[in-house]
Amino acid sequence: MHSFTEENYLKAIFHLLLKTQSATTNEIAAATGTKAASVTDMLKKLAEKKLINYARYQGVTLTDSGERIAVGIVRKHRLWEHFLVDKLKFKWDEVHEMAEELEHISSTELINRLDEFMGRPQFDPHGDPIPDCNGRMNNQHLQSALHLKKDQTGKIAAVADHSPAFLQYLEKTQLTIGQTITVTELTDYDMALVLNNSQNEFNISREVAKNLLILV
Amino acid sequence: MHSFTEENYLKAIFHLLLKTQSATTNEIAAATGTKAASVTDMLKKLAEKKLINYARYQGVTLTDSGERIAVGIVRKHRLWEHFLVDKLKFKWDEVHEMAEELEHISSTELINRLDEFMGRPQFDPHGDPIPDCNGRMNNQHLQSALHLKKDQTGKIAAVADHSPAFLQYLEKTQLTIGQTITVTELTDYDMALVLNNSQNEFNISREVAKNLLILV
DNA sequence: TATTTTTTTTAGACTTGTCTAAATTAATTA
DNA sequence: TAATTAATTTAGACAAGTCTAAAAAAAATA
Repeated sequence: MHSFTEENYLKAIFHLLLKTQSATTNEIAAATGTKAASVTDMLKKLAEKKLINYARYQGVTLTDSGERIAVGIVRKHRLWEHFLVDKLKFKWDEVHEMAEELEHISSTELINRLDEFMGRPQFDPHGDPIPDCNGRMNNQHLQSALHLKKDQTGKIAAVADHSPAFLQYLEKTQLTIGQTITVTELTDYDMALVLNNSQNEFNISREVAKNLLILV
Repeated sequence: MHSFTEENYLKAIFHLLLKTQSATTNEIAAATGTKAASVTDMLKKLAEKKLINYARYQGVTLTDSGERIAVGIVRKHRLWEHFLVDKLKFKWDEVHEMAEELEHISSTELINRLDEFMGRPQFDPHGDPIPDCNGRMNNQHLQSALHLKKDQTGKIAAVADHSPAFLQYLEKTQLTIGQTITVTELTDYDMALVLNNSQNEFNISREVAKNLLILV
């Protein structure tokens, strides 16, 4: 249907659009690991196919069919990640690269069966929502732990940084998804946070707090 | 590591070499769905990389490293087929195309975990042996049902034709892998076979018999 | 063995996706 | 608003893999 490469561009644009109004050439180049000149070429092609809205120098948005494809890729990526962690017992910091390949397996029947096989999970191992077969997903309103106030309580629901280093840090300190935590202190000096769950106390930096997404 | 395309050529050569001494340019073209001229180009590249033994006009064989890669692809293909049938409940005539894509997912750790997840199966849904992680497989000596004599008994162990049409025919007539059958009659007129298992009688053509592989 | 047929290879071109370098447009700052 | 800087696009080239048409080699046949 669409090439591996086209799918990656659409996915990258989709993720960028979650943060900003329109995705720029340079942003897309950074996200796809290519150069701006290559991006311009591809944008023309995607616009030709009516998958993006593109006007020179103006950045891009996805058309409905472009977004449908992008969401389909995201669905596959997250379902495969869930499979790798839940069924094959990989750790959550090990699955990204594999899912980057698996998300391009074309069969939608396959992905629907995989979804059912796992009991239609709503979230992937990093807490990101998994779109259903119609592209709908459970978009919870999450906020960075950085913005929690003293004595506020919430549940760790997702992570904003998917790097193995960050995930391994959380794994080691036991700050994992699903934990309910309370802010017991905001350090005056560096504004680091002290968190508490029922069992332990965690002293986390602002950088770590920024990447912990909390359901209040 | 190696491109999708290179892997497909090596796999095609591997399968051809199971039937003949050396694989020819035209055979490879037919197997890969390309033209002879394209094959020649690729053979040069694979020879350059020491994955095949190639001399102009002489056909090719696989080097040890070429064979190792090919067997790895076959392993992946057959394990994914097993997964699709055993876990996701696809029918045996539905899985080939999906496995053609899945066999190129690069991670060997993934395939090893999948292997374990399924309990290290020895055969795929079509009865073909699955290489283990060292490339070794259970190569049973099978013979075509065409060569069975009257009153001879054996077990249907694999199929030589993987086309959906043939597989669906077998499914419908209940001539499935694992069945023990006996030849009760060889029709004089057209040499068609009459088979029997404990429950039913099957009247099969020579064409069908040719593609049923029997463990005597 | 000479000729014909088949197979394989070479030559040159095309497509997809990429790049660098240069040109253009937009944005920022003085 | 003019000048500078940053972002984007264009132009031209390259690599991988494919093709068609023509040439060369091998195999088959007379």
